[in-house]
Amino acid sequence: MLDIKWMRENREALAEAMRKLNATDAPWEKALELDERRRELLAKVEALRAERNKGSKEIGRLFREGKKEEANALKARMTEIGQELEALEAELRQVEEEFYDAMMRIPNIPEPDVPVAPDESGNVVVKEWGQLPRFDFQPKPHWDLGEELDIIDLERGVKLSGSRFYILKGAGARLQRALINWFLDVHINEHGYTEVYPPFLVRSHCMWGTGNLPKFGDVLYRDAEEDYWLIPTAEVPVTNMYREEILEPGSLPIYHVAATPCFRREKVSAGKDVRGIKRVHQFEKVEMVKFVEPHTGRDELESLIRNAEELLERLELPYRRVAIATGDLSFVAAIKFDLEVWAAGCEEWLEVSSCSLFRDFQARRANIRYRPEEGAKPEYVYTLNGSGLALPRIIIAILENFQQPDGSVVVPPVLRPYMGGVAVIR
RNA sequence: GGAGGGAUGGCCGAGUGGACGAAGGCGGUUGUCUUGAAAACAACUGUGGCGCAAGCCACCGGGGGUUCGAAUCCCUCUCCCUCCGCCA
Repeated sequence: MLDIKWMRENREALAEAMRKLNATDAPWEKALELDERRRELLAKVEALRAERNKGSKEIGRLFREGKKEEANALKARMTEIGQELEALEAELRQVEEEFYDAMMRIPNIPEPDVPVAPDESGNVVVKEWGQLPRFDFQPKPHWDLGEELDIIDLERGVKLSGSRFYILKGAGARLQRALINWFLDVHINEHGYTEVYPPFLVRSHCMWGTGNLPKFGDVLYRDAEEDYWLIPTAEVPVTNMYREEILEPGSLPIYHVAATPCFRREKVSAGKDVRGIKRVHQFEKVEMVKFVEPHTGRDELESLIRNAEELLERLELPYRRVAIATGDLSFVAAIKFDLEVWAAGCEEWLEVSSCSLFRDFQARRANIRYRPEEGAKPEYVYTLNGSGLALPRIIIAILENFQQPDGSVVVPPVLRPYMGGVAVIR
């Protein structure tokens, strides 16, 4: 959510930002109109309430003094004010509801250095690392490798749960577990993160807090009877950990990391990305979430990205860092960089991390504040997050990049201690 | 799932429909005293909204209602506790 005061005072900048985002449906003009109407009504309502409060006190005093007649006369007048108030309050409630709803549908303002373009065609590769693997044989896609090695069972996954579900088996399941443990250990031991194990089902207010609702409810799974939503990423529960809180001076920055399953409806056109395990309804992801002081936001973003890149480098997986253009920015992000890893079998760059700075956009929605120093006024924190990293796409990259002519796959050296010393999956 | 009891400021805890934004205590900050500290004493000590300001308004778990007026009465939701049942 944006700061309505800022919106009032920077109408031009706001309009410009919405143009850059190509956010033609963002109801920012409506929000400003409603805000004006809201304040008008609020002034009237509060004046009436003040009058009524005064009158009610007076009635109490008159009764105590036994001036019953005067009290009753005043009571009659207060009844009138009450009726007037009731009408105005109803109108105010209505306007506030519409105002709030509009505010929740206005996307974040992009940082000044985000590439301006109407869609993803404007995304810019800002960094490339590593050599793409070369083979003197025809490299296979992971769905073939996985089946031949008997470590990915697509057919039975579909039998259980339908399209876009899969089963990892044997060394495949263990490889995933090794990756998760190694990711977590690096972030905990070397990058200063504290591990958390959050709920995978959350109340809708959490989804509003991180900005998944109201606009993206159609990609979420939810309980049919109760207000429980399956998390599409650990960002949701972990960011909302501190909702409605004022963090004590000295508690920032907070770094959390969590490994959780992620559930997404992925309502993409049937037939797109159906083969293999690239786009699925359930996957594991290690997510880093930061709560920081505003002036450190950009530095914290860079170090967050590095925390993810380092994993790819140590896995020896070639990747590129992509600056996301304004038109492709997610609703809540002020700036976002994706990390894409090369998969030699399907010859594709796979998104395995998405690192974003939200400034105070999520903090306003979830009401997460901190006190800069003892006795100071609370301020909104800045939140950031990024995958470090997403599975099973890393498995795809490992299988496809480290495959050998005989169909076996070399395990990246850093993972071997987590694989019981296994160096080759065959 | 069944039965009952709760939710009040940073914490503990009082609160009869009218002087309650809320007693009292603890904690915290500042001041007086002191060479310094402690003690004692005093003042201050929540969040947000509107407004240039004075100030006004809202908030006693959330929402709704009754009333001239609600922390207090009614309805409803959420959460917590105790006991029973079930369970990894």
